[in-house]
Amino acid sequence: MSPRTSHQFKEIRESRKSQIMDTALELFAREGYAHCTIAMIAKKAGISKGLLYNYFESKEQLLNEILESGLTEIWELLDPDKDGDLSAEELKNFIHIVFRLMRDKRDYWLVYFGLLMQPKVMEQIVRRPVVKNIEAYFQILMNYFKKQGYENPLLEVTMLSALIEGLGVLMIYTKDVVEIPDTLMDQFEERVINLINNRQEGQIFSSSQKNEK
Amino acid sequence: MSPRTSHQFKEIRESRKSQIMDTALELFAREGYAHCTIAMIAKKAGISKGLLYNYFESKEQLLNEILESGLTEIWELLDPDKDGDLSAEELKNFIHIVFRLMRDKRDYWLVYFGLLMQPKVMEQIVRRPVVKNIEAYFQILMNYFKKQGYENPLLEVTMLSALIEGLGVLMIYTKDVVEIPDTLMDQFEERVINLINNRQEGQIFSSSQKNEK
Amino acid sequence: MSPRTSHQFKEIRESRKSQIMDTALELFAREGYAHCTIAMIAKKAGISKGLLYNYFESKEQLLNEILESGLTEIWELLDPDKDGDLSAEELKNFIHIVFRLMRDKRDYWLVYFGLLMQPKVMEQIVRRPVVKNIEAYFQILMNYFKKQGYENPLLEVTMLSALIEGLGVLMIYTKDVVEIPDTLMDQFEERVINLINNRQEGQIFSSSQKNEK
Amino acid sequence: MSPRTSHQFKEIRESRKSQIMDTALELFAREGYAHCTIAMIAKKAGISKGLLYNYFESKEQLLNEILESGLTEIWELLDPDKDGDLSAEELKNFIHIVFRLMRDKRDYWLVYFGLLMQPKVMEQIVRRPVVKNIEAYFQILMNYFKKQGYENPLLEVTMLSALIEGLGVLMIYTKDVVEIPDTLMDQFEERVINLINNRQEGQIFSSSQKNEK
DNA sequence: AATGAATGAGCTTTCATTCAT
DNA sequence: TATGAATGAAAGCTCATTCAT
Repeated sequence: MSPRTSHQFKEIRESRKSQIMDTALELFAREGYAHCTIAMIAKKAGISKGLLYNYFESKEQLLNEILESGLTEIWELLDPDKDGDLSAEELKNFIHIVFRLMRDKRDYWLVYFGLLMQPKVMEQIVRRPVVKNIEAYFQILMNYFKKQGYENPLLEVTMLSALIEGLGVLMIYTKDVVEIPDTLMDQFEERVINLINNRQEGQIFSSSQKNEK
Repeated sequence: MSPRTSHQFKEIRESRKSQIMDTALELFAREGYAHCTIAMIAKKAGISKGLLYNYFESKEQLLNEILESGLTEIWELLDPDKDGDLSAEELKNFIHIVFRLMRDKRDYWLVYFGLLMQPKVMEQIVRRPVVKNIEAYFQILMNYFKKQGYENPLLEVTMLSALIEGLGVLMIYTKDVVEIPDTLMDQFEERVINLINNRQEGQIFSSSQKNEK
Repeated sequence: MSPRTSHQFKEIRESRKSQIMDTALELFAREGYAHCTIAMIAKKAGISKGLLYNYFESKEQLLNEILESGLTEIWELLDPDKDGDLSAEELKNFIHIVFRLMRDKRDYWLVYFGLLMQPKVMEQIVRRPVVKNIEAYFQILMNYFKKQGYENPLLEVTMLSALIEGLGVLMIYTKDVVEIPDTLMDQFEERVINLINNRQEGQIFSSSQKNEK
Repeated sequence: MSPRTSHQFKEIRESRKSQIMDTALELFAREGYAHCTIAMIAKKAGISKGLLYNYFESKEQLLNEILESGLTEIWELLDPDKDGDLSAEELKNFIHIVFRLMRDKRDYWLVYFGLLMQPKVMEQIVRRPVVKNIEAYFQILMNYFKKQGYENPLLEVTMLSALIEGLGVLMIYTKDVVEIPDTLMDQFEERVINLINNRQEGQIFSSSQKNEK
């Protein structure tokens, strides 16, 4: 048997890593980070505890890589022209993607938000380079609203963020109480996009009211 | 010397209990629930570890009582006529209070939201009677929007909740990054109230735009 | 109100003490000594923990007094002429009393035997004066069998003791499996007494055999 | 270096497990179950506390496994043809083994009897499958005496059990007072066997008496 | 690369005992 | 005499991490 090339080795390593990270993410989401043990993760991933430490230097490092990888992945989807400028179309697309991600990567959000709330963890996350990008995006949104002539762009960005994250939180923490139906999510998304597209129609609490008159 | 009266004992117990709960809440918020040890709480509260167990049967029980007590306290402020009916004025007042609480009881929210994200913890919280009240409130809001002629009350309630909770989350998790200024909070609140009061004006992203044309 | 006489005080003290001891014995028997807490005992006795320490200087001391008091009480019933001599009648009476005690003071035996098996506890008990009496009684029994012309009195005493204690153990530890009926106990006692009274008939395993012939 | 084979691991586990159980049994016997700490056991076994929990999920579980293993081991020795039938020879052999075990496994008995007396522990033991076997044995003995024409087999079995267990108890709890000599044990055993073999001669308190007349 | 036995620091929890009142 | 809040030493147990194989 010819020895594997170093390239093959690297590939194997990478796929093992993802496998571990996926497993861990699922467990973190289901059981909570603190409640998960290395033994649980290793067992579910079908490897030994020792091997896990071959790939990640600590439980915390494993978490960090999961968070970073998730953020990067998301970021790549959201990444606009990087010209710092956002067209209406791009913003619409951005929102659409965010909503899709919220559904598809629910596990990830669950963990991400959960940890965001743990003060000590947050401090760590904040220092990561990817988070800088998020702050950049915040600026891009600010610019968008400024260019559209909004008087108080910060307020607009805050509301948009709040709407989206608020929905995210609702989705996540009502999971055990009541499932938010997909149709409601779609309507929600539609409304948010309307709000941006068409300010006249876009009253947050009145989309269907005009019929009334 | 005669022993303390049972009244005195009760007073001691109650004040000690609150003292411990306050201390614990502060620490949970600052350090995260998982990261806090009983020793830390006891030390900060100036008592022995043993005494803590005289008042709470476990760390988890301590947490539960904190959550329950906070929810109850909040609930009392929010509680409307209980006639199941909500006037516009009451809704306005409700929102105002929610915004005030968000600022005044930030520690509480930090812990509460943080735990809401921990799956196992959430299951516990959901079963508590106080949470039933929250569900009741949800119905009251639904009724309100229905009576106002909204076509899709569930969507409206969801958006209102998302807006408020989203702001809450923003407030909390941006704490270490950037402080949301009080003026922004006020504007946010004003906007939300406008949205409800006056549907024509209440476009979420345009309150100040009409002047522009 | 006239102050109580010191005699009255002493009476009150004594009755309180017995009350605590009775309660503790019952609990020890039901829950096991190690598993019982001072708090449990005090609560069941309707007094405060502090007061218990007013009467007994430690949990261990409480146990010791219970054991000692039980042994003394039993001993008084068994106490023969003290002339070191035992008539057949006295031995018969002795056995009868032992059997009665086994039923009436089951709680006590349960605790007593249970503790006898705990090495460290045993060491303590053995040093108590009452136990010396037991050893004395052993001698008296030895003498009895010697005088009756038995070749190996030690063996006889051992067998008698084993029979009685063995029944005691059976009674106690089969409690949760199967109750030994009173009639069986009576038959057992009758047999033991026969064994001593009438050596010809007293085959341990043959009371009903004569029909066989 | 290649990792250990699963066979090697199994061997390590098994030998470690017995090592811990042996150590614990000895300590339980010497110090009493309640008085023994995990730290003591681990130290005496030359391992860390943590490792102990790698093999036994709790102190109580460790105890249970010790008891179960002892009972099983004993049971294998006692197990007759399983035809539910007991010949005189088999019964004799049974008694012989019991007496030998009493001497050889004194530590075990000490712990076993000691715990039998602790109510809460007993409940646990009783539910174990091995104990069912003991009940089965009880039935076999009953059958034996019935077939031999005894009028009250239950009484006979009770007496036999009491004799044996009573001796066991005597052996154990007189350990600190006076050692029962081996010769006495032999005589005791001989007498019990005689009692069964030869009903005419087998008077419990008179084996050597007939010469006297 | 791969294993899981082994470690040990540190956690939650218990409870006999003390003590101010 | 009587209370129960308060203590603190010590227990059982957990688990991230290391390491010999």
